[in-house]
Amino acid sequence: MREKTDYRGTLNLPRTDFPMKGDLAKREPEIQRAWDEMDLYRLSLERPDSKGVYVLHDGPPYSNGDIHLGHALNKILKDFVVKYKTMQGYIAPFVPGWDNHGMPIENEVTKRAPASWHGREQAEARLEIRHQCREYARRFIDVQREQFKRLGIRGDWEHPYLTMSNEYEASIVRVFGELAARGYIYRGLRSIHWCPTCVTALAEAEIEYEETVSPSIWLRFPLVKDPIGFFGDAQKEKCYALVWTTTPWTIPANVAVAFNPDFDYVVIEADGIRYLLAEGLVDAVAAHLGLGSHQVVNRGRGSDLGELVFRHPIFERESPVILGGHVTLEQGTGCVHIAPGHGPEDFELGQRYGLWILCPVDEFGVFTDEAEQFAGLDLEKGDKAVVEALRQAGTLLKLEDVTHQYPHCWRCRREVIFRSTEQWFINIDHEGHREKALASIGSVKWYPSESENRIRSAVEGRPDWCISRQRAWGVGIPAFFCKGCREAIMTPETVAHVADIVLKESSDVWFEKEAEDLLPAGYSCPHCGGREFRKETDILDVWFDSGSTHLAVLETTPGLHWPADLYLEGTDQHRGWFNASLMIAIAVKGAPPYRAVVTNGFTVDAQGRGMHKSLGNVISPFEIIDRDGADVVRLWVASSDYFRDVRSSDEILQRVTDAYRRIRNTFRFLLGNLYDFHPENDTVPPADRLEIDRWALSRLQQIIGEVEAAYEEFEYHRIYQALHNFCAVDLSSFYLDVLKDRLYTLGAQSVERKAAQSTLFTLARSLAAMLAPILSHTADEVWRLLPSWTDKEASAQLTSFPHQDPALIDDDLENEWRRLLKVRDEVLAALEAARGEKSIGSSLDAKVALVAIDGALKGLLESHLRELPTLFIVSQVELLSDVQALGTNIRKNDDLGLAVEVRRAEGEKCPRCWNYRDDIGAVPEHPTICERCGRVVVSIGE
RNA sequence: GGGCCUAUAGCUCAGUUGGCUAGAGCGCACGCCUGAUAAGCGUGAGGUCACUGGUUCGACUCCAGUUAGGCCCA
Repeated sequence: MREKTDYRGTLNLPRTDFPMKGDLAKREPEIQRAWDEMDLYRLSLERPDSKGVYVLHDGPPYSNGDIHLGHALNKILKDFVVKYKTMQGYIAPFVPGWDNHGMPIENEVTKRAPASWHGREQAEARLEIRHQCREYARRFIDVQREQFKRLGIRGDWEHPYLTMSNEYEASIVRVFGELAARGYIYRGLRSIHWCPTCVTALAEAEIEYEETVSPSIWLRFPLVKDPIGFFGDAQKEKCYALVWTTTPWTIPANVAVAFNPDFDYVVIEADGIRYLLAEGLVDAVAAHLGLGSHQVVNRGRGSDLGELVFRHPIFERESPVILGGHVTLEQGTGCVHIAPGHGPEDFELGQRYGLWILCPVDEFGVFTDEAEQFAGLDLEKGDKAVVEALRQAGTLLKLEDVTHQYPHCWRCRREVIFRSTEQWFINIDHEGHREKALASIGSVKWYPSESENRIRSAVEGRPDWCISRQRAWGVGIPAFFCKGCREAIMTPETVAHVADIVLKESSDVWFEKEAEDLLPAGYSCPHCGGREFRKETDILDVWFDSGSTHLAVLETTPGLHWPADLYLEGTDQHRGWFNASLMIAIAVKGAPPYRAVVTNGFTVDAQGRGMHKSLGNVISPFEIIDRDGADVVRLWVASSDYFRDVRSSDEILQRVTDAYRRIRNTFRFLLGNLYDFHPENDTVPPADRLEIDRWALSRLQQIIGEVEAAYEEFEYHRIYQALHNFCAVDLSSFYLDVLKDRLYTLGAQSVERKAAQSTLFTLARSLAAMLAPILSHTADEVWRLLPSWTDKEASAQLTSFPHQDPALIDDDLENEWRRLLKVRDEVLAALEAARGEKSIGSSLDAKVALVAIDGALKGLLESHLRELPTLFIVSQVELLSDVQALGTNIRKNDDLGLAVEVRRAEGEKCPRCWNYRDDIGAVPEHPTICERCGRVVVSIGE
């Protein structure tokens, strides 16, 4: 026991400052500080002999709230790409951005605003809202910037692009002007949610559905034309279509009746009156209206009834039949009252049929003159007046109350309506624009490949782009209206003038100044020569803002270029950013703004369900950072096949943490055995190393090849699998385990030990480099502790990506060792059996006797006889020629042609190297240890 | 309701053109070591390849449908 401790000091045991526990929550911020101090981002751009510039263009997150796991996933993936490209020799800048304008921020601000802001539009309030929105956005840029930096994302955080900056806002105006000049912009009608109380348009997100009691009316439309004789021989005066609605006030706007082309319709007769309705609803409707006994007179397909024409139930005008798939049998009669001015589906159908888009309700919810006798009534009074008019016209069959879900304004809680209003649009089919866009999609590389289908169908199916919003927080549409001739004015000259002013003073100027102050001095209307103008008050859709990033950022920021080499965003952006950017790029540049597009799936829980507050399954990235560290979040990203949805849960993160520890401990072992290695003096040429060292180098080359290929294809989970497997299987459980004897017990300066260290050094350096884009913090922690050499980079991220060295690949050797490893598996199994029988504990207690029945195997074992004991980590190996020479307790593998017997090792256990040897005491000065150890200890003394 | 996509061991992932008892690592259980030690090594147990039907000599792999889930649209 005493000798044992004595000789322990003569061993070369591992030493390192690299702790087993990462303690990342504490250590990572220190590493990040070091990155800041060395200005790692700038250094990463200094590539004197670069392969060129690689631009990953950041899609701007919205500057509102803390980042969530999805943001983390996306930005980390981008970071992998950028860091890898840098290490491949590209100049890979990363300019992060934020999307600042838009409704969510405006809502946050106005939610807490004084009541005077609500209600009728006030220019004063608008400006104040905008100022507060700006402040709000600024605050969250700072919040999110720190959060992204804490994840270890490398980029130009001091100079991000912001869609609310003067430069950017001016760019938006210019892009808009460009599209206008090219004839893409037009004004048209559109049906939108409208709050008559707040006098404003509402977005879908501003609508809340609440229970309301509404009048429910059943009415009949008199027949006017029946060219197919569907109603039979009855007099027209006694023929009607049956209709049901809960919004009587929309009846004055009625211009048609819709049937579903796929339903069966019938004409029934009750009390001498004939009614047309959907067959499937006859019983329910007849009972509800108390029609009494009735007979079916005729039956037909909805698609055959398109030529019928009815009369408006109040006014003297026709209301033809049109066909629409949105007609259902859930309620009503299957004959649907159509008012294109007051409903999006009605509007769409109306447009398709070229109907009159009648909207006889003004912005305050009051009937206009177009509503004839109802003019001047508000909608509540209008409801009653319409019902009364129907009653007098003899077209009302029943009036009752109905309780249903109806949309309400999120601010005033009052009921909202649909109104058709004038909006600005981008014509997607202008001069074959859509076809050009579709054609260009094929020239882009899409990852995964299915992604191309999604963008294609998104572009194929998209309607014209409605770009106007009736809100405060955004860039004003730079259009003027002549007060004289009412024409819209938007010439290159006026737009450029506005852009210049915006550049100086921000887009607030649009709301601060009068129209005349925003136009060139002395401007007169090109149509009528008028001198008085009104400015447009609508702002631009924020998708227009973000769809312009490629122009506003890539073309203007020094060091970037157009188009981007890569966009990388969530799959929802096929209809969002990818789409908007493509539309603008095709219009302005005639080509797509990206050469390649990668999409990531969404973060979901263990069951694959989306993460929602209401489900209580949301995982915060900070929770993981504070508990496990950013590198664990990053490793989680790398471990996932992110082209699909990405799962996250406590168990999943626990597994990732386990994997992280395995990788970390592998590094710890490597570093621990390099404390006395000086690469420039000590490196042993591969040819002079042991065969197993060359095997390890060859394996490393294969891994480098795999890893590089996976990086190229953005398939990081393959990297994770390959490297983790390599650390666990090839290294930890085999190569490193086998190496311990050589590293610890041989002379510190011996060639064999230096050969091992040379290999460990290469492994550590290569692994740190390969992992630097992913485990950025840990890789640098390793990098710092790696023995120094001339020109050693300050960070692993600044080193070149490892090259696969063909000279180090040795397929024959790997094949041989594949077989040797199979033999090893057999031996280990036999050792385990012996252990179970308590005949050995440590494998060094054993001597292994082998018989190779297979001739080739026998030759292989004979040629490696000297290495076999270290390979198996046993004290002795004996190769016998006949199975008869073995005992009865043997393990046989017929496939391999091998028999194994485990015996007690012969000789005495050397207290220094723990091998059993028969040469204990051969070195007289050290009588208790083996000869090999004795010589080493003697040489230390010299 | 429509488009695109997903479903292989507890977890993360592999499974070439359909072809031998479906693989890996991790985790788990059991054991060993105590010179990588809140580490390391070994052995082992885990799968009706979501479900149903079809094509085929043969299907995790092809076809149809169902279920569950994701994104987008209506």
